[in-house]
Amino acid sequence: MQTLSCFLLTAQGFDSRSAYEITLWGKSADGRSIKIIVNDFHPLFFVDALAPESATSPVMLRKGLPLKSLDGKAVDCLYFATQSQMIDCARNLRGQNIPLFESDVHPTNRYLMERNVFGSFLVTGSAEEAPQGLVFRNPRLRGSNDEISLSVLSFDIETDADEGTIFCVALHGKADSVIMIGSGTSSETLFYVPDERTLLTTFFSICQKEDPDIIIGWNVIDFDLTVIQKRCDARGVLFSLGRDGRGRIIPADDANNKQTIVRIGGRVILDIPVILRSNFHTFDQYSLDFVAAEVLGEHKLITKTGRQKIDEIKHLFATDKEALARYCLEDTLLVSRICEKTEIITEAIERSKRSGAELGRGGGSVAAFDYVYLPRLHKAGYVAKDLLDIERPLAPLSGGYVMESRPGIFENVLILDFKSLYPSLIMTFCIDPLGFATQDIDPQENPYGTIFSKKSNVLPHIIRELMDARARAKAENNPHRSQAVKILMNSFYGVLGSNGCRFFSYDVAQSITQSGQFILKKTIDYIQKTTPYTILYGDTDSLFILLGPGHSNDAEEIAQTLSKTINQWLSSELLKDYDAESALELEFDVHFRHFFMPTIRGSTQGSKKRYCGTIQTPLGLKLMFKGLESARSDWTEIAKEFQSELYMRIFLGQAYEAYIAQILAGIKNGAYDKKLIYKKRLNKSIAEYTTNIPPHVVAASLLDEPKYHISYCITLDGPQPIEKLTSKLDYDHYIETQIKPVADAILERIGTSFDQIISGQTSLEL
DNA sequence: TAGCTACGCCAAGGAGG
DNA sequence: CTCCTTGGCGTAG
Repeated sequence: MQTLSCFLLTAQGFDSRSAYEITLWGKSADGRSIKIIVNDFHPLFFVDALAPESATSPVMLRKGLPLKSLDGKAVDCLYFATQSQMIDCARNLRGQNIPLFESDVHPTNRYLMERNVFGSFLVTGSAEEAPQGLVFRNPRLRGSNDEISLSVLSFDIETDADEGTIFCVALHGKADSVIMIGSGTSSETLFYVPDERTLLTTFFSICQKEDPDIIIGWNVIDFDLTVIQKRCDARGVLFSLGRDGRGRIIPADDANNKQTIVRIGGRVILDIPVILRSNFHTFDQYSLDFVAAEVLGEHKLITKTGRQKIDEIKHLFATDKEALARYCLEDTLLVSRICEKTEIITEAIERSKRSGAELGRGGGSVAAFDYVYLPRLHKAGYVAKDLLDIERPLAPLSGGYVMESRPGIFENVLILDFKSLYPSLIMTFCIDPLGFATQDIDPQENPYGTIFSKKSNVLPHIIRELMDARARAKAENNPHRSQAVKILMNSFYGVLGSNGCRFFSYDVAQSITQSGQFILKKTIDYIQKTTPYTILYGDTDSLFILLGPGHSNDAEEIAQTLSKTINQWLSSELLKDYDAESALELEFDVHFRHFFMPTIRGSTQGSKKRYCGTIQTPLGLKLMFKGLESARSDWTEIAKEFQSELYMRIFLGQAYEAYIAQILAGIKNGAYDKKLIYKKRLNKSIAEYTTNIPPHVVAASLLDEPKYHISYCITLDGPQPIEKLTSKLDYDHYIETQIKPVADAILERIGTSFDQIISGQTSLEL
């Protein structure tokens, strides 16, 4: 076994906050120079080694050099459980005991190092799965991951926005409590304290007593914690929220840190709206009141916003402190209940375990890919190319195939789709970065024409394991684990097509999508040739099959038979043409009792990615909208309500003329004013809109404080934000742009139009 | 604190009549 | 004024 001697040359991204990456340069025993990158994107620090010659080598990956761990054992990869281990290793490798980075260690890590506790890190995988060299330090995390349970504390504050003073803090952990400034009778859960200083110290002492692993709230980082830090500074109170009795919140600034930096040792802070979003729980708005209404059907006790809300809080503080306490506690409880109902924390923990990312860190698909891929790659005896040396995309990558649709209103339409299409293509055709670099070892061709090694590959194995893990999770009734695995699997394609990933390759990414296009087109062709059914539409991995009237009862049976036949046929075709073992699985997805495919507006051509159908449920027919106005957050409530009702009436053959007239009358007489609100995001600052100024930006620019989620109305004086609505609403605008297009899309299919019906109405009235 | 492409619609704004 | 291109957003998969 070769040994590796290294010397430290440079540390990159190593600043006062954290070590993101340390680069070591060294020499292997056979005299070649070698670069080692250490990074802490994951709870485990890992080392990846690369011989620099390979940067110019035509082979993407090369045989790795054996490495030695701290205890001298030869390993394929070095894993450090702590930053201090990593630094020790660097010293060791260098052969000199120099004081290194002592003052630059992230406070969280320092705490962990000192105590050997990993309160803020979740160790990934079960003990059995743990990569070699991994040390479990936290008793709570030792053993199987199933045993992990973390205590949660939810909290919320109320302040006087003008002075900044904190009036009260509510906490919900093992017990509820509210701390208020002012006099009164303290009870078990309500504490009156004389001043803000005492309020802060009481808050910290309750937190320390509760000793939560996770602290949650709504905008808890940018609002509550930031305010608390400010008031601590103002009052000379130590911000002692961490397990080390310390902590600091550093607000975002434009120059260095775009995001607020949270340094609270030994605890994880989860901002629930952020966690919901990053785990694909989508809402039109992420205000506590809106999400609570959607998830729980409950509302905040004070639903006022802006100036009015501040005034109400100040008024309550002056006149009815207990009411303010109830309001504050209710917000805290709402957050707790949302977490319970959505089981978002369990979900986040499952994701964290799968992706290797610290709990609460969003995104990170590339890091997650490295996390699952690199150890396997090293075990196979290879090291990865340096990110700096990856190829650049030569041309735009192609995506999925989207079929021309056939517009119209239909009965009994089936959707069949390929289950996890891209992962199953990766398995079927052995698509893999390593397999591409070693394609001569038992070559496997694919429909795109590229060749991958059938024997020397990594990703297909990883996917197979994840598919098994997902099946097990489902069998064990663990939807969150199943979801976490699915998200991870589905992120692989995107990562391989991203040049932010060291495994990016144009051909590897194209192999996946082009094979997908091939399979979908081939299947469409097969169905058209061998069955009496028409295919109305298809998108990437799905097929819309028209059965027609008289099939409302046997639709699902037809779907099952059809997918079974197609799966068998595909298996034999792929074996025959590509010598590939098919992992593809077409399955029944939905049976639409009624189905509507619109045309592109102002054209007779069928639309793509926009349709509507009804599904028979035990509770009756349910409408489902995809891509259409009702599925979009930037259309008004009235347009969506109108669309649902009108489409349902037309599906069921009911009269709709009077309904249309009723809606128009309602709009004109002001009955629907509350439903005429547009909502849109601004994706950049107002000043950056230069080439044209869209209505939502006009509205946003009328506000004193910039807002990036704007609610506005169109008035006779143009767009106005709802906070500053002064002019009369432009009802004609709403009828023309929200009602008419929605109506015409479907009315044209039944040989009429919005204008025709309107003129019919007026002539009747006359 | 680096997943991807494909698609439709509205409104703004410029070109041309 | 109409016709056309483009910017911007949100969405399907």
